[in-house]
Amino acid sequence: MGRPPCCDKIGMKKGPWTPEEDIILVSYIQEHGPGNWRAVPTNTGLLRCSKSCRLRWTNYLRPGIKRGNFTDHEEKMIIHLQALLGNRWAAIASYLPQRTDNDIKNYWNTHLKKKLKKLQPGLDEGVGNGFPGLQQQPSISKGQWERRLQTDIHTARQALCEALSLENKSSDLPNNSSLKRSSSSSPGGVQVQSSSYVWSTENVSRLLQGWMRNSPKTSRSNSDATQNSSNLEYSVSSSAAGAGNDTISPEALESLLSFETCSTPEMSRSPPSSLEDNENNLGIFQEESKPGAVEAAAGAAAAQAPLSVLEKWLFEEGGNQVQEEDMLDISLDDETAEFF
DNA sequence: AAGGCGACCAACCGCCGTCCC
DNA sequence: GGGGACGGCGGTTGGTCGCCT
Repeated sequence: MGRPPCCDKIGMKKGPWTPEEDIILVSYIQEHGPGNWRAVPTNTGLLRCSKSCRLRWTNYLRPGIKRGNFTDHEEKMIIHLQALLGNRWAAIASYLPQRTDNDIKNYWNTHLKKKLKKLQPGLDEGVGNGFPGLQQQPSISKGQWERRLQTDIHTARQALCEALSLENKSSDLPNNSSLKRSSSSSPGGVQVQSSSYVWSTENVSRLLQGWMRNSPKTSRSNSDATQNSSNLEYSVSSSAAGAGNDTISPEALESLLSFETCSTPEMSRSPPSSLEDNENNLGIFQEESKPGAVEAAAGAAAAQAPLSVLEKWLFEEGGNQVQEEDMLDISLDDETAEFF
């Protein structure tokens, strides 16, 4: 508390990351695994603070990140989860494994906020406050509040189930079984699938593309390149083509970004696998990057409720397994105590 | 053609929670 | 138990781009 910002150190570089820095960071993490960010600047020689390194990794370089356009399903998910959890972007992002919290936050602020404002001009106050309306009328009576909460819960649940049922097949939402958080991922047993290569290669390809272009527009160009690629089955060859063939071969890229040999404590910690990856087998990085995010959400979010209850409630088919009374109890017992 | 303006997004800032000594 | 170190998170900022006039 009151600790001076880590970036105040003299000589620390700020601003956009260069491709060179990206490669250094990626190489280091490949070798040592993510975590121990404090040591990253010293060990790599990067003139960046540890926070900056971590952010760069989690928001940009980490394999498995999907960039570019949000799908309708993702959009719906964000809207509903935002309604449920408020601006807890990390928690929301944990339900959209391929998106970073920063991405979601940006998308919300730039797109969805306006969209919702347009659609519901009167509700914009509630947006961003978790359960809409709760903070609009702090002085409502407990009885009123309970009924309102009940209604809100019901509405949100319905909406979420609706959204989920729309795209069940292509959903990247964790399914029921994964949400049960059965702690099935055994420590050390996490396998990095080949698709991790793909995504890793994509990331490096992206930065190499920016590098090769050697233009001040690196950031935007990278972003564009990624947007294009994000909707494709990204291939090593395409990456290589984009990066040019006189620099790093696809094999080298793969080698550079291969995390198969990573076995740091951080990575083998294997937190409960809520995000058992369903499409891209990216679980290891998601887990690494957002350990306990959902737990954090459950803890900090509205209900302070046991997550399993929340998740059941949210994602059980039909949403009937968990009694509404249970939710209400939880909410009233834990969340709302402060209101009264 | 050029200036204004809004959109977008990467990165920074500051606070908080947890861990460890 | 106290305090510092560290990681994580959410809010905000600043740079760049594209569209419009």
